[in-house]
Amino acid sequence: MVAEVIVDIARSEVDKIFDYTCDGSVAAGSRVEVPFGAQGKSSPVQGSLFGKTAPPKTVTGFVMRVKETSDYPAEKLKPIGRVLDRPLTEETLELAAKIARRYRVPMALCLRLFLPPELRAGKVSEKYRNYVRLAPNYAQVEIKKGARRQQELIAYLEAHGEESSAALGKMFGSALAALTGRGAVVSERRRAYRDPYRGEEGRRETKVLTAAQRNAVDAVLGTEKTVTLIHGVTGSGKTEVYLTLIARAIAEGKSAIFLVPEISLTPQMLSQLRARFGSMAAILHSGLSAGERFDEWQRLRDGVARIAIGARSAIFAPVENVGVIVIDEEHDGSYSSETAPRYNTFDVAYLRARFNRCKMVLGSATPSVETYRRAEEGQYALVKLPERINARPMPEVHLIDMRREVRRGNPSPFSAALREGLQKCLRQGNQAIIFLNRRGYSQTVLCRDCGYFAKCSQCDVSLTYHSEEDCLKCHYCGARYRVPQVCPSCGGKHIGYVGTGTQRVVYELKKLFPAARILRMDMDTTSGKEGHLKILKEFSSHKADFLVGTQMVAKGHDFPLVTLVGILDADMSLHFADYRSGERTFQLVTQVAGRSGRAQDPGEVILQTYEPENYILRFAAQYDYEGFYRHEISMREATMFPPFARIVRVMVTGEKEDAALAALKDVYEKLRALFEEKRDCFLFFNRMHSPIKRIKKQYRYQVLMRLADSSVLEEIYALTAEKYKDVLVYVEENPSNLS
DNA sequence: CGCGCGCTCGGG
DNA sequence: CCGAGCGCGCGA
Repeated sequence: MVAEVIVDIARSEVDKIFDYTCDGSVAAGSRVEVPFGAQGKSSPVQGSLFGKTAPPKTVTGFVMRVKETSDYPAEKLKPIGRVLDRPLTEETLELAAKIARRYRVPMALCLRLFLPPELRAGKVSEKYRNYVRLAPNYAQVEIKKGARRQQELIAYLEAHGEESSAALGKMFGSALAALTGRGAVVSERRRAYRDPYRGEEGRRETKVLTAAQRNAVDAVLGTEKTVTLIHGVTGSGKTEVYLTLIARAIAEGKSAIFLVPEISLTPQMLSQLRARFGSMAAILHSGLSAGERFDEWQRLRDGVARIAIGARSAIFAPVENVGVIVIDEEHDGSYSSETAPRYNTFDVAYLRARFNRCKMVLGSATPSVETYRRAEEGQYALVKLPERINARPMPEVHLIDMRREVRRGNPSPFSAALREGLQKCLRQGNQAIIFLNRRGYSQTVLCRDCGYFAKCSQCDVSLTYHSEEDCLKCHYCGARYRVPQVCPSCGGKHIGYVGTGTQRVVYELKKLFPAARILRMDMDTTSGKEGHLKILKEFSSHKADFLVGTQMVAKGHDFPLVTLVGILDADMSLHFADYRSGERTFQLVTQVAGRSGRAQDPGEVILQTYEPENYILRFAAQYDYEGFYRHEISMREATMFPPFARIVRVMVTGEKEDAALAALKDVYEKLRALFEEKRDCFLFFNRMHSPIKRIKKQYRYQVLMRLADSSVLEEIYALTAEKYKDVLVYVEENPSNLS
């Protein structure tokens, strides 16, 4: 037999099938060791003292297919080495091939998506344990009257069924050995899974669905369309709809994939899932240890667990016979990958749904404009959940005109209305969230004499002042700088701080409310993988009155005591040079606003802006998604932006500026020829510096295009496939940020 | 990706 | 003439 092997080297030069001979026991999807590349040369004098042959060089590879014969000359074929395991299924092999073709990346890179990193690193091993249970004839075995311990052990096993020998040894000492010797108990060596949520299973409650939820479930199951979009306002009970669909798939003997943004994988959510599905659910997230993560993956691969829950990468979970795929918070930016392969989670999910002939559900309170349009046009089924579960009203949003505050002589970041609201909140023993999408103390420092402002030497972006460390930080590469006492440019001494960040907000709040307990949550206070959970826990147990934070505070955490949400500087994200900034602002404001209010008190939201007439903010204040969508989609159409066009950016980056420039020139010439030839396909074509000229020492150039007709995409990929020395060239489609 | 090969260049 | 350095192409 012959195995078609892809070697685990992510380089286009070796991105092809290599044939090896093998026996019939090797199956597609296996991970194998194969001899590869220049082999160690044997010493010229065979059999001499120095005649040891160097060990043949081997690499890991993946068996794509097993066939009878090879087209490659038989005498050149080498035999496959050790078979390691079989982590891949027929479906994942096919999927990886599609991703490789679609995004023009080496197959090895795509196959790796389906493997837990621990498997490749070879750092974790499968754990085995001895499990002891009663022998079938244990009642007949004689036990001495005085052997209390042995009797207790038998009673324990009668109650618990089985237990690991290690645990029994601890509890009953030598009694275990005695009983084993008499044949009263038998033990078996089995795969043991490190279980991060041991002891949390149990009560598999099923909630009664409301009529609207029932209707949503029926709509998903009833439509002939693969994809259903559930557009449900915050608190409309979307999660229960997902869980019902997942439970149904499991009951049918199938499996399920449930994707959520990384930040939503809170302990509460996880234990809720564990309570509902027990050990049937495997949770793949960054908070697990390597061993735990590997075992959760293994449980899915073994079919012991059939529900894969996790962030973006969980779409690659090794489950077979998928019954439903759910993507919660569909609009969330974390669903698209920033590194190669730059896959789109939705596209991969759709391929899996088609392969498994199963339903796919997208849910959001603020669907992305592109998704909503597809639903509207009938590509997806659309279900609306416009009511909150207990008909609780949404908090009222007050738009505050900050220009008037300035005219009234209020220089602080807080409007009078917000100050009053916070005061009231404190008085009544409630909590408030203050949202500001900028961390640090001040946006930057500048020289008031000459206008110089501090920039990162590696990234070409302005630096942010951090008061705690009293230093300047680059938010792109993390570099730190000392604050200049005199202007490095003109020698002037008037260094000023402009633009407010979260640190400054906390400082100003403390001045205003000395008695208030304040927590801050942003990238700087949430170091460590569980950092933000700690802060959320502190806040929800009322150890603080105010929570100041960046967009991290916006995601679905429920704080029952929060009755006020303040949004400072709502326009900030509005003015990014990005066609999606309006959409993002709407989503962010809606989400943050949803944090306010509890059962009795609907709460309120204070939205500060310098542009209160802005339509995005007006629609957000009214919770009018439809209105926002109508306006936005007509704007996109008029200006020809996605979904009416496709933005394609070819990035050319490298540490050596001249090499990058030369590569850019070459890429540009080729693309320009295409542009000249097919002008009708292009709405825009230009080359330039990226908005941020340099990040982490890498110079960044780009060719930016907007396509009316994306049939030229293939050619764009083909024209940019060439390799350049010291330069990286890659294509991005509708990139989520254009920095 | 890592290796071996052959070509080139500079030193002796 | 020799050794180090580098670019190229190969791997089944």
